[in-house]
Amino acid sequence: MPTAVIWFRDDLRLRDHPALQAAARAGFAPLPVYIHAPHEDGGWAPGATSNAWRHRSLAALDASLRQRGSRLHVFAGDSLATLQAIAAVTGAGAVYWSRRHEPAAARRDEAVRRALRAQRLRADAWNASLLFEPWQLETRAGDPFRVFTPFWNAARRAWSPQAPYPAPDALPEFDRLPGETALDALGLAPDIPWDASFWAHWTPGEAGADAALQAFIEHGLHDYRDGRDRPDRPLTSRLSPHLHFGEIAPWRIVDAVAHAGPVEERAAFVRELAWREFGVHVLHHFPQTPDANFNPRFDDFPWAAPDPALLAAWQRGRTGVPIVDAGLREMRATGWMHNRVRMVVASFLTKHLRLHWLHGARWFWDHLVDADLANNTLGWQWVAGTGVDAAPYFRIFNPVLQARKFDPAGEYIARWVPELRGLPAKARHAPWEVPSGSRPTGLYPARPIVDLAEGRASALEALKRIRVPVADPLG
DNA sequence: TGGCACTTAGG
DNA sequence: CTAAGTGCC
Repeated sequence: MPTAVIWFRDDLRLRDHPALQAAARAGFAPLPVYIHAPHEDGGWAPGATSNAWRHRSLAALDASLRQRGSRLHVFAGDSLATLQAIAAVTGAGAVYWSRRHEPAAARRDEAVRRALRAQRLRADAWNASLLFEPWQLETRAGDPFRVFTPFWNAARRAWSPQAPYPAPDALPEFDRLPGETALDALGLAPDIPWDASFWAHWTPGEAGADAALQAFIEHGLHDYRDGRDRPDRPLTSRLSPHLHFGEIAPWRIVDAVAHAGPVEERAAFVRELAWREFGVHVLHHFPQTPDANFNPRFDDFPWAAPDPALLAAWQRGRTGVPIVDAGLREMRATGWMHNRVRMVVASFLTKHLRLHWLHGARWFWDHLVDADLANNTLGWQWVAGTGVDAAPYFRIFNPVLQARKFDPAGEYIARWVPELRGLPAKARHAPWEVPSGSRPTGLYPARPIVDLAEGRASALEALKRIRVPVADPLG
């Protein structure tokens, strides 16, 4: 039986795996391979938190392969050279993989495909991560979408998610290959166990993804529309890291929720999946956006000179604004932050502190288990106002109002900012506003590092400097 | 997927 | 005085 190398990357599962399925259909014996090559990810090599998850997810994939008689063959080095060496040693006739859409990875994949085909190997890639490939939807004018709602409308018109399909029962075994290394030797897992607190919250791997999906359907979906905005309540799906690493296919998620819960609730959830698709669409069509403003008008925006003390206060959750600090501390403790709070902390960084959104994007990149170039870029540019789907006004979140609205009892704040636990619930949103007797004592900042009204005003003032002057009709 | 100033209704 | 609605950035 001829061999097909299955080149695993961000598709760490065995069900719903089109490359694996294609190999079986064509009569190939699949050889599962992982190549550690972060130097091929351009300026956005995965951060330490992402690596910690990947280590466990790869271990889960390997265990799952072993249950079926196979295992994961692990390498480190240049992807193309490694694949060529594997093909030469095994006499493989094909290399199959799942597409990636990050610009550097997509370019690398294309170079790999050409080189392999030039030596008469079959080299093919499939969609394993999306409901719609980024080139599949376009405006009536044939352009990429720049606004979410029309994108979502087009997606609904074209809606035809595929059905889930099972993993193969048994897989063939291969001998150890020259150059193979151990998963533990890749250095993905932290040397110092700073991630120890993460794993009470997460189970990386295909089984963990399935458990998260079932838990969401049981506990979160029924109240998703309003509940998803509440960081104090566990109603979000928490599927983002599983989706990022391809531990579950989006079409399997769509299938699972299709008949669960009230129709309005599941529609709201599928809409959130579509935001993820929109992020990939935008990244594919505007590949500069991880590093540059989508809207070039903001290239002249007067960002504040990065003050290391202010940036560090934001990073460590010591800004003195409770909802902001809670979010950044949640991320450091669990590798994840509630989406509503992501918007609030991002707005605070880019508007009140007026620091460039890339400072925040980089910090998220290194500290989120679901760090994803498409979603991270979309989210930061959206909040900063530099990106797609821009509002006709300059959106500045008021972190106190956001906290009162979405964490009304201050439970989320109390969970992550223990200095404020002794305060009455109402005082936790803005402790500097309450009588001094009920203010936090000890180490928590007495006041925010920037006055909220002044921060807002300075952001609006900065915006005026890049506003195109309106032509005076009277000359 | 916002906030704020201003207005009006109603306690 | 608060809640809710409106117009505007």
